[in-house]
Amino acid sequence: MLSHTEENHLKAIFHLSKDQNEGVSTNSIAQNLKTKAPSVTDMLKKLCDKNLITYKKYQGALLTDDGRKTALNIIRKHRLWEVFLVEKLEFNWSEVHEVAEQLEHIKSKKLINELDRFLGYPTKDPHGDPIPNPAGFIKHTTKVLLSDLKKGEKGTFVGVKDSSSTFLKFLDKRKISLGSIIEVFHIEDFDDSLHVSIGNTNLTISIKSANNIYLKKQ
Amino acid sequence: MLSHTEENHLKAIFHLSKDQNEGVSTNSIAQNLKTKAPSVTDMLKKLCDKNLITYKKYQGALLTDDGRKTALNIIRKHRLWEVFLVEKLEFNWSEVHEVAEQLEHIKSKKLINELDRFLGYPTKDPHGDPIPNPAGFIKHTTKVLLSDLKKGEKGTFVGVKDSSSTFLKFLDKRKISLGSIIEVFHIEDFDDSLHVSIGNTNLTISIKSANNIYLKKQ
DNA sequence: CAAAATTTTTAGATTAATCTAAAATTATTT
DNA sequence: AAATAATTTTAGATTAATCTAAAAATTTTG
Repeated sequence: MLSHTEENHLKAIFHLSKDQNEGVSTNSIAQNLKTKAPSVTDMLKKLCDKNLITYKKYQGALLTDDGRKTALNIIRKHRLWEVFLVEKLEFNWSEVHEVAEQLEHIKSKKLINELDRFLGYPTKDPHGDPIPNPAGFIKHTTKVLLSDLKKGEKGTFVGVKDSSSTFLKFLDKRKISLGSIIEVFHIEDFDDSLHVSIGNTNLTISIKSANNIYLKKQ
Repeated sequence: MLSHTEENHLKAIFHLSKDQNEGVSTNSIAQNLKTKAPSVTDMLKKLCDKNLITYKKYQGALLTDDGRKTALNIIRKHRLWEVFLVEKLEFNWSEVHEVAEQLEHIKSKKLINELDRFLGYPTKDPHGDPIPNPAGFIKHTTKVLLSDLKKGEKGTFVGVKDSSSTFLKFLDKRKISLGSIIEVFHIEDFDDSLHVSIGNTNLTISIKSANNIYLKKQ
């Protein structure tokens, strides 16, 4: 049985090792978890003893198969709870994280499998991130620019490249908010502008704007 | 912000002080929480410092108004989660406790108020115990014998007086299980037997059996 | 490639929650 | 009411998670 702290370290290592090939550094974990390097070093030793990571002094940490599976199980729980909070409890996209951070540590296989069923076996959380299945299999998703989408494709709005306040106001006026699902139904030949649908409304977005909008592809 | 352990002690003191007027003894708390007396003594000092209980050496503990309110808030959370588990996640009456013990410690006012709304503001948990309101007000319920009910009254089956296996088999055959809601719709003059409904089925229960069945009254 | 900078680890403390064993207090029983 | 029993507290250790300061190792840089 793992402690909350151990689980949090595994999750941090999982997230940090996605973008790179080497071992995950002590400092990056400390930063991620808002703790200090010596605390992380202690924990890495412990997780290594439990065969959840491989770790050699000064060389960072990597998940073992066991550790990866454990991390994905925690992420599964986190994301299912996020779906619950948004879809059933009317939480706002930005409020879910803190609560899901607590709920993800509840220990009960039955609880999470029943929750999954209750929610209709969702495949993505409200941020567009994929939900691992009970065996720890996860679909890979990549962040793309809206301008990279082809006709008929869709994605979840997850961020902007240029976060100038002018652009944020532009998004606000068009009711484009984090979590919005944007589908391209036509691309104008003349100026490359995109005709997209967001919820029930259709609108046209210039190629310049589309170049600023990050999506998670389905 | 209270720790899980502190919250569990407050809850134990609340439950143990219901049946008595004096301070709650160290040993009874230890027994309730499956811990040892010295651990409880330490915690009582801490809770006293925080003005959640009154405590004098060798004289047991009693909740302050603040402590009582805190305890009732934890109980509110526990019972709402139990309703969720049984009604939405198809948990069985006997499986909910362990998970609710974990869920009750999740910290988020919004979470619990939204959960309350989502569940339709239930007033009782699956065991028939009342759910405190957000202000910490709780309806008092008492355990009565089925034979004490008058025509038209109902209650939740919570236990038996004589737990002989013959009687348990009797209950089993009639599909009377913990949490069943039993309503008396007629009492036979001749032999005092009770005509009751349980779910969709009606049946007749002798006065002798009714004398063995404990209910929580609505 | 050696000096400087950065990162990581070790050493040593601290706080919270727990325990056992022993001492202190209260309660019970002749 | 004195002796015995039971309960409660104190004293002192232990484990887990954390920190700061200092030492060690690695990386970067002139």
